[in-house]
Amino acid sequence: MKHLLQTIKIEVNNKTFVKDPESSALGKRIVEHSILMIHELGFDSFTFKKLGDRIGSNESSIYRYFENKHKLLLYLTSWYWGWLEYQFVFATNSIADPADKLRKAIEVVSKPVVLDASFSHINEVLLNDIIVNEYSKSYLTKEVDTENKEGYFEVYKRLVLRISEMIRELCPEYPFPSSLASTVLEGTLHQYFLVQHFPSLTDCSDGVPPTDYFTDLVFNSIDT
Amino acid sequence: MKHLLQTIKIEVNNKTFVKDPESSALGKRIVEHSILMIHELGFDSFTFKKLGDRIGSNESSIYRYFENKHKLLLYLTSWYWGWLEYQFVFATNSIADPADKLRKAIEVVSKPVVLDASFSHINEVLLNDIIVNEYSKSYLTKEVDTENKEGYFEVYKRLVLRISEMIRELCPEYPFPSSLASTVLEGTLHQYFLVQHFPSLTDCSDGVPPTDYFTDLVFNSIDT
DNA sequence: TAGCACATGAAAGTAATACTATTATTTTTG
DNA sequence: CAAAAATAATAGTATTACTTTCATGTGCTA
Repeated sequence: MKHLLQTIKIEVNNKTFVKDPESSALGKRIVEHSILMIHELGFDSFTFKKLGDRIGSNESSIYRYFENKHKLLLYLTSWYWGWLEYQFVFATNSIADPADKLRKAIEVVSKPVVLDASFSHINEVLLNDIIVNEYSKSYLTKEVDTENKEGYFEVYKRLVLRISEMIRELCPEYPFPSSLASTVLEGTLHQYFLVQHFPSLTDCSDGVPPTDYFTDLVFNSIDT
Repeated sequence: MKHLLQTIKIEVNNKTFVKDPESSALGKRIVEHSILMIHELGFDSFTFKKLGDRIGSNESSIYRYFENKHKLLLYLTSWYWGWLEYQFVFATNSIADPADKLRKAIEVVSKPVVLDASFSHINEVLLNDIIVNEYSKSYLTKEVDTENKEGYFEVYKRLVLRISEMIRELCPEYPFPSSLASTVLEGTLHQYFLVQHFPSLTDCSDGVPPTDYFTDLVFNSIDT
């Protein structure tokens, strides 16, 4: 698996960047430290100026890679969903039984993230935490419809679609496959958020991942 | 019902405001037009300066009611959840059968919002749209734990708790009542958002409210 | 009805943000 | 080694999110 992944590059919509950050050492440093800093400061307090100071580089140099911090967030989130989709396809592709396949799919998207050594400048655990705490901000904007047309949310949508198709395959008469699939993906982020900040609103915890809850939810919904 | 409601004032945590906007005509104008403007511009582009211009009042006067626009959002969202809780209790209180009660509860929180004439300066339909599009921004912040301790999310948490208790009553052995309750409340907002901006990710639509989906989801989950 | 409190308005000021533009310097590469 | 490309340094702009000070108006109350 490691060998396979080492040659993989996660494709990100090239409208998210001015210059591909994967194409230079500075670009990779920008991505690497933006993840660390957004995780530390939160997206709202994170600025290109602070990032420049931290990596010993100039603010204006960062603008040559990303138009603004919103686009950087779109880049990071697209990368994350692309990375997760890869795990998803890899893990589910060879499973023939539709129920097992769906079960594995739910597991992949809802289990805790672990570090992937294949991408040394990206800390997937922290990036996941950014997704949990900041992802909605990438689409809860007045520009969401334009940006959607420009393809910034393609990977995420494709993931929801993949899950909904698995549901459909297993139970063609279930009337809400898309809603259920979007609930699993979005709900997973929300449940992780609740574990961190509103533990009384969830039954998940450090020991009980959302996987248990969503597996139960999905299979009870379609077993009728 | 109108007579009953006319004497009702929705209680909002008084830390959200410096001076109670319900206490003066200017305060009410601020609330009324902030809802209209946040709906038009989105929360991110909304500023106290613009609001001041719009209501023919000075920016500094608005600051005498709300510390900043984040606190104003906390005020508006708390008002909304308080208002919804009132409908919730009113509608479910007299129902004896636990299944009917839960069914009604899901309906109240997930059906489309209609104007309530009891609060003339508040447009509940637009406020609901603000909740759908902006609510997460009120808690996806670095200050969430402090603000949670200060009680800014009490009403929302109580609503989730009320739903989870109804689930528990109907099915004490169901292992995820809190997660399911939070899924219904948060998921409803998300499904409405998807209908507006990502229709391919949901089976809900203008004709099919999230109520249908969540009723099915909840009752299938606990009927085991 | 004078006067005082209090609400609101007007205006100016500050620090930070989110950029843009220009020019200088360093690094890469053909 | 020279040219091109990348990066750094510096300065500048408009906007935001406030804060401060002072002026004005309005309504109660003694």
